[in-house]
Amino acid sequence: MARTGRPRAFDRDKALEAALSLFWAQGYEPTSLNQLKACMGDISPASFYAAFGSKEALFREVVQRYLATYGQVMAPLWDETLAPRDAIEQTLRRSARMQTARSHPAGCLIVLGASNCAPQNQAVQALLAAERERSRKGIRACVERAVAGGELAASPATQTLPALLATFLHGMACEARDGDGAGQLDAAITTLMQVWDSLAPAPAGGARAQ
Amino acid sequence: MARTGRPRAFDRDKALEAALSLFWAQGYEPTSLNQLKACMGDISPASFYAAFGSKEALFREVVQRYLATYGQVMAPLWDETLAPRDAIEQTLRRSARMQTARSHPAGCLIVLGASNCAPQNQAVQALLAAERERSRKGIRACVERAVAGGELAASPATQTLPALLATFLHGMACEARDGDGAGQLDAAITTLMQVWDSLAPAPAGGARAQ
DNA sequence: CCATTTCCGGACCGATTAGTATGGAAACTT
DNA sequence: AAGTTTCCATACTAATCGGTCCGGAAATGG
Repeated sequence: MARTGRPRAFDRDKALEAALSLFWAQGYEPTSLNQLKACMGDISPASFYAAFGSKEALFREVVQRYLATYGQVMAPLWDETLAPRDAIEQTLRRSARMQTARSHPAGCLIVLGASNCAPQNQAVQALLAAERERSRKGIRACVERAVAGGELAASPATQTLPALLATFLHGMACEARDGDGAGQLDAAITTLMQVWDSLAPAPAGGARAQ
Repeated sequence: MARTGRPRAFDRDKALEAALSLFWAQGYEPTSLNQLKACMGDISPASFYAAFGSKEALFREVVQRYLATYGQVMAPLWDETLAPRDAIEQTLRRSARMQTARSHPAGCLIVLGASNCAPQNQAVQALLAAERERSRKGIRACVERAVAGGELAASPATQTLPALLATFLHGMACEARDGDGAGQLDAAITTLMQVWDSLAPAPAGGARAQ
């Protein structure tokens, strides 16, 4: 059942990767089909629509690819073999390093990719918002797992931890895009994790950071 | 020297406020002149350009207005009569409350207003980036003032504090837009401020939060 | 009342938007 | 080599983009 007929002249995978870079750098709306076609190897409109369907369909595919590759820095959140604290810390550190790497646009596609949207593209905005919500859920699950495992006290302060961590995580996208380096964010993460340690359930000597 | 001739039929100030709301909700690029003219009172293109010059000029004026009103939640950062810690805390809390108020679009115009920009509108993006940088400088100044005043130890961890606070501050825009309430952010701020307290220069009994 | 000044409704500009239709050429299978 | 299938260059659509221009109307100052 091998496909017959003339094969397409461009590498669909490379084209998708190029589109990912462009969407990542500019966001969904300001990226025009002309720019996309140009960066994908000067492909024609006909080729574009045959291969990807529409601008929105391409973007959805790009997001999937992003999640499957760069977005995997968040994987520790759902890795229950990790201690909750390690899962959170790894997620933050890997996100910081990934978002500030110079081999691709800075910041996070999920946070920045469709933050300016006309009403007609609300569906695209919702797609990314849902993904951000998934991250928040992951963080919350880690915290709850830590409470259940006795690693965090079930205090009111502990309940605020997910929002604090999620706000910081999403804020990194802004800082990375504005030019913050990995080192700076990494150091901030170290300091932030003190909060986690301070919420441990008073074991014996009292966990005092720094 | 009173101005003569037919006076304009719309309220320039109200129109500016309407434009502010629209730009705030959608961002710079996706907001079209047609939408603007409509929300500003169905004014004509001629009236628009006579009164505001161009879309970009209007946006710059909108940003100035935002900074002079809503943006004043950040004023404590530059108020040297406040204790540094109070300045930071007030800025965070007032930002959280402002960005989640239901009387206007959620989030922060400075963070979200031009995050998706085509290359030709880089100037607009730079305008907001400069303003964000100003906030970071304000935070840094507060921390340095606290160190100079002996309220914070001059430790390496203290040096990471500005980045941590700025990342959280900017992250609130994302969380507010995604529907987080003022209460949730406010609680997170309380927990975050523990970090500040933990960096005090070991006075006597040791400041232990919670 | 008149002259001046300004405003504004509407037509219009070229450029760009996302997306289509067509028809010939290329590469595959048999 | 024949026949089939798919790809792609080009021309094109309708709509919208930010912005301009003109000419009549309205309100003012003298």
